Amino acid sequence: MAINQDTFTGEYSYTIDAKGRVNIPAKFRQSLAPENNNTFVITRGMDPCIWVYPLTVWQFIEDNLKELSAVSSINRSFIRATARYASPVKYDKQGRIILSSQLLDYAKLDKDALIIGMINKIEIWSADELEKIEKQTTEMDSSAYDELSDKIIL
Amino acid sequence: MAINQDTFTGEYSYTIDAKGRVNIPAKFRQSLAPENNNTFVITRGMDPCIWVYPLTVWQFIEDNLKELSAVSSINRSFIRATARYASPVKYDKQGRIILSSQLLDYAKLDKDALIIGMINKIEIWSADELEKIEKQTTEMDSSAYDELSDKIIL
DNA sequence: AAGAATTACCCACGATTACCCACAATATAT
DNA sequence: ATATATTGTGGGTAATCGTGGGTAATTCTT
Repeated sequence: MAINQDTFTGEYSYTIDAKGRVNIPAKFRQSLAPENNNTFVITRGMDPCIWVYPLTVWQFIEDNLKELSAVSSINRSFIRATARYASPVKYDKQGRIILSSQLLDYAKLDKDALIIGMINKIEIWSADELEKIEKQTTEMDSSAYDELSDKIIL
Repeated sequence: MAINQDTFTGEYSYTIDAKGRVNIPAKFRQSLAPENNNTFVITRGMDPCIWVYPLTVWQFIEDNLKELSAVSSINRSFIRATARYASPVKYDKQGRIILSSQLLDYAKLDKDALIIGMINKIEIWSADELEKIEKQTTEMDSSAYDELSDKIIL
């Protein structure tokens, strides 16, 4: 039984098989609220990784997009960029989803995947890429990072 | 019956068994408020130890994380670093939780664990590491330490 | 419309985990 | 002091999980 619906934490290593399938960690599947109907929406992350949203969370994003007027070209561009790479995926009886080769390329994923719970979504990383990005980001702005710790960690 | 809900004090020595299980001191279990449902959240401490939060306290941290915009890369990095090593654990009928080998490695824990009440959370230490860190920290900044004593101790 | 390629769904199996019971040692109550 | 309950520690077993592959259905191509 899930304690905290649609909330994801923890880090897991899984393998991507020849068909592009990866397991969604069992704990995450249990955290997924039933109204999601075993479905996530996968898309490009803002970092070089794959973002995996519970369906209902993604629908909330879609609702926001619908509010945007299509008259403004910036709006159209934004809607395009957001919608373009997203697709819903239902995990199979073994708990796996299929990743398209486009997304795999984008995240530089090959055989090994690092799956990280990001509270309201999930990220799928190549270990190398993650290390690179993390180093870059934390070095660039360590004072902002400390400030956040101060404000949030109990 | 617990006198003071979700407040932990005292120091206890326990053994970690072959399956990575450690006992949560009975006193701490009794201090855990019922709405936690016998569940803690374990994660990396800021020191080389394991932090153990009552579930409800951790959920407060999660709520804070949810407020952060995912547009800023520092924010994403911070959420990642915070969520990544955290996992909820329910203690078993004997009062034990399971520690992952990742966390055991991080805290340099082997067979013997020192469990310390830290008021609103619990820490699990290797005795050697604790001594080392304590020596380091208090030597480095003894005046700040005295100032705190002055302000807080009655 | 037929063949080729892709996708969806099913089964299998070793490894891991969750859950149960056991028991000695300590603490509490009578 | 003796009996009773609780606590800390160890181990066993059944269920679950992660991963590989196979076959039928669907889609695409020509």
